[in-house]
Amino acid sequence: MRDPPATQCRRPGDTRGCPQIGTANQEADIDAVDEQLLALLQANGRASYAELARQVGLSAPAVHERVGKLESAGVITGYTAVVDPAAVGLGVTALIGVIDSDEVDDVGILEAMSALPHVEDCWRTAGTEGYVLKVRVTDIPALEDTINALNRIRGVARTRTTVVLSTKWEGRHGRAE
Amino acid sequence: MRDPPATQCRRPGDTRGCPQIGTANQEADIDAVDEQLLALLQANGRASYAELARQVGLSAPAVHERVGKLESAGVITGYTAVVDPAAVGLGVTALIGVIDSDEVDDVGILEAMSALPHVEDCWRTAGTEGYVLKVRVTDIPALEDTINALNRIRGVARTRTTVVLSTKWEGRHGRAE
DNA sequence: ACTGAAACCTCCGGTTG
DNA sequence: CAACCGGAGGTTTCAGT
Repeated sequence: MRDPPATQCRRPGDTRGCPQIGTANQEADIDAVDEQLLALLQANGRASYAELARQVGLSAPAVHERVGKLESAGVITGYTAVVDPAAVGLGVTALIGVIDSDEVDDVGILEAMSALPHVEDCWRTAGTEGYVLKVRVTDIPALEDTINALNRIRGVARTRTTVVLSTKWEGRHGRAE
Repeated sequence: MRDPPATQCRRPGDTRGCPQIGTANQEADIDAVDEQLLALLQANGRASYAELARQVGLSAPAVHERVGKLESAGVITGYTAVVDPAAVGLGVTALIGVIDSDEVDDVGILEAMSALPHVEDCWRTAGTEGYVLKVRVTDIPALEDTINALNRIRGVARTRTTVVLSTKWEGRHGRAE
């Protein structure tokens, strides 16, 4: 069968194992049909090529080829199931700003943060906080553990945690509901 | 005398005996195979049922049924293609804290924020900032437009914007390699 | 949860505009 | 070069056991 596009990274120079990073590609030529396909696949990542073909008015092979090109161009970096965090026992979400001290290498901090399994997102930011993380944990004690672990990282001066009371929406693409 | 296949009972000896009040799915019973399926589908949302069946050691119809139940139980809420934002012209990411003034209804603020198409995530937060948003826009002028639009919302007292310099990772699920 | 079968889809080659 | 066509092989999705 065909190789699954999401499981392996093809770009050199990325951090290990992370399927999606918006690093390199600035430009790709995407016409109206491609945009339509992207919107359809963002709304339903398991839509069959035949179904997509019906919606955009092309044949299934044509759609298959276009999607394949979007994948190999790095526009589509993978496909994922969206899982309700609460349903799998991750009831607490928090945003944590990490203030890094001046003279320590970023790579070490990044590797240490990456080793924490509950850090879902990691952004390098301008401003007082060098990094902002989104973490999801089972409960408040687990959040405390994560905060403690972050503060033990060499090069982390301080953290500032904002607990998420409720998620209004997440991962919305374009359309205003 | 076959056991009914449709309904799954919750664990009988559960320590917290309180059944939840009808709103959201707190917990579903998820066995080891289900967790495996969730991990596989988060890694590759387009994996075929046959492929999943091979990986978990079941038949394809069995996997199909299990995934269907995870979907209707609300554990899997959807599938989506992961698109590189830069490749579709969204080169600027920012986190915006929204400080709401005291005496205005939340619903109005939420609706107004929801109307802004570039607000991908919206979290209600504890702390000085009532909401934190993640926005993705084409460029800095577009970010300015979004900030201005947020500040025009009735009930928004102030905003605090943190520009994302680079995304280290996003949407990671569980595994820290 | 497995087997078997029919409908469907994927995906290859070749062909056209 | 992008898109269609045909068909072989794999997949989904029903039954029933």
